[in-house]
Amino acid sequence: MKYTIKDVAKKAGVSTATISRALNNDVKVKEKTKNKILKTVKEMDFVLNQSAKRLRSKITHTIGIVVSNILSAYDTEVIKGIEAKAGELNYKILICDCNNSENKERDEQERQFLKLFNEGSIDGMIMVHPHLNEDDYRYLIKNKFKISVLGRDLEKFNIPSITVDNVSGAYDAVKHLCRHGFKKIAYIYGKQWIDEKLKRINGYKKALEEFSLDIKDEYMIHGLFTEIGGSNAFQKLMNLSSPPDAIFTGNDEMALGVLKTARKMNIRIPEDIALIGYDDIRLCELTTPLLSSVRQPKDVIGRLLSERLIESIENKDPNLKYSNFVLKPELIIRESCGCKI
Amino acid sequence: MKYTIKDVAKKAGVSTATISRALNNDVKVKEKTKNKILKTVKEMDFVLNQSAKRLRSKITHTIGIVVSNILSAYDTEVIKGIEAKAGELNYKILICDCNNSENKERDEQERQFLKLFNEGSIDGMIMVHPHLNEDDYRYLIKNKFKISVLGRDLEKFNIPSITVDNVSGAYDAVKHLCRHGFKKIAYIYGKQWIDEKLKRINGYKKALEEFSLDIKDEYMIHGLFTEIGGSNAFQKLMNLSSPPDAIFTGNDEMALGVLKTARKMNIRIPEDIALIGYDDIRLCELTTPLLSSVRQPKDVIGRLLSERLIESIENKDPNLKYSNFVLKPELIIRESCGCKI
DNA sequence: GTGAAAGCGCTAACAC
DNA sequence: GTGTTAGCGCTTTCAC
Repeated sequence: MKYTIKDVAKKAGVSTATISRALNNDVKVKEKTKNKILKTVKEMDFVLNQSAKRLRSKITHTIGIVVSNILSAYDTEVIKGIEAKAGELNYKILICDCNNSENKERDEQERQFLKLFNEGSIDGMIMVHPHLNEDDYRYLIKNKFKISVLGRDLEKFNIPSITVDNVSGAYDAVKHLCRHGFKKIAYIYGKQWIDEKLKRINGYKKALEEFSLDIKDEYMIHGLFTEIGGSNAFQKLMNLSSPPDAIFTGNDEMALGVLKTARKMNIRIPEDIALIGYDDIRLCELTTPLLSSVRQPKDVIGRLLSERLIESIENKDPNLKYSNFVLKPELIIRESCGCKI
Repeated sequence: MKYTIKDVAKKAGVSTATISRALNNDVKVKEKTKNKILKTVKEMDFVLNQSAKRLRSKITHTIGIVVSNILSAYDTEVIKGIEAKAGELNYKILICDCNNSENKERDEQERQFLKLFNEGSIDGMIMVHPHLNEDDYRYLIKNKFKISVLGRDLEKFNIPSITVDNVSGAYDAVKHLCRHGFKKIAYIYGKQWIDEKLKRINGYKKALEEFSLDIKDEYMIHGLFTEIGGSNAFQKLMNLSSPPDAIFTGNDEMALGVLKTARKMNIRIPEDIALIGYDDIRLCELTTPLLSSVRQPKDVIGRLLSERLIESIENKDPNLKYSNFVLKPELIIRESCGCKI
């Protein structure tokens, strides 16, 4: 910040406009002039001031990311993918952490983060499993605020979104447990956007039906998407008159809760009860037993979220349509389901 | 961004300066005027434009955080602490991820991130275990670039820094193993800034001396700070003519490598060999046996890093001195050391 | 292909 | 306490 563009202009013997053009790779600068400028810039160790650039051009080259909780491995891995792609496309990242808040408080926080648009701090925002409602999306569209979203199909709003095929994710996991011969398979599900929650439940039911197993309400149990949530739900399941012989959980954090609590209760996994989680966070490879899980391609998801958001930010065609991309999850078999141990 | 401060001034019937004063909680605005302004602002749903504010005031209210790798649980937990405190103090966070790069590439990346200062994008930067050298620190000081640092004592540069007492961390862990009666205690250490590495080695030696145990070079072995690093080092140790009966590792990932490899080799932990890790990441509670470890107060560290950096950013007194804070680690006893099993 | 000049939206110095 | 005004450092017309 020692020098301004004026200083460089004076030293290089050209106008500030030409400096600006040269540094922004504007075509209409003679090669010779450009070289001279770049040389001077290097000598002076000059860098364009971003605040001035932002004010003048109305472009921040920054995108926000709203996540539930940075401490969750899932969010972190998605962020990593977002950051990698955004970096390649020359955008910076502003992380907006909702601190695992719930209900009204969470809604409030998400809306608070949308203020970043009004104050001109970001060009766009990536929302990971947002809690916003349809009015919020309409508000965003009306104001031309660009977002891309993970975990909800927003095709009808013409917002780029990504979902992972939850029917097949749940189906694959439960089918695998059925093949092991388990007859009493429980599903601990988390609070999800209703469409996606139903899809997973459908996948679960579909697998059970295929193997002619009864679908029992008592085996479908709700819990928070956290270790504690998994732990509490597990204890409820074990108090049933006929506890399950296998458990499928809505995410890996819940599965970790099951794992810990089972150990405390001297229940062996997978010998006494088999277990499959969801997401395939890195921790699955580090626990004892190793955790089988339905892998979500978090890195790819993150990259796509960046790519599609930035595309929509930079796009000039107002008629461009944005669809929902559906990615396939993949069952990763390790030890906790009873294989390989 | 629909309205500017001018629009609000016109509507409220005051000057732009007064609007600015009111919105920035400047004292010299009459209560009545202020209320009128706030009412108008609310009606118009007006927010100050940050780019203009930044350009004019030269303050961004943003701090950068340089970490080795967001995916590591250690970095994530520190970031969370930083973010929490920064949020309270009204600062935003820009994450700079070095992607686990090493050597020259890492140095290059850190210096690249320092460009954020030149382009006026940040007010300060937090560096978690940086690789910068003394010239870099002098450069930062010369340009009045504010940083706070974790993992190196930079008191002599008058830079706020935090270290965790590595002598006592290593000492406590090894003493605990000595008390168990182990006689052949190995230390698998990682690549660390030289001062801190020596401190841990000193802690290790001190404990051994206290229990009149020989210090053998063959029991002090180097490995990467990863699972593989731990695994490789462990295998080397087991090939010694007299393998150790207890192992202390430089971080938990290494301890996990030991745990996994021991299992493959049919060596029982802690029955055959005791084990203590370092950092106390979440993983320690998810392995079998549970991993004893030296806890670093990562949340507190993060909060202190924010607090001290922002203090130095906002401080006006050029003579203020910044010392190094030393935090105490705490030995967390679980199962892998031979207790409670 | 380059220059002159206006102005992005705000803050801060100064005047009253 | 409040208003007037200059100007932060850049990009972007509009000339030429």
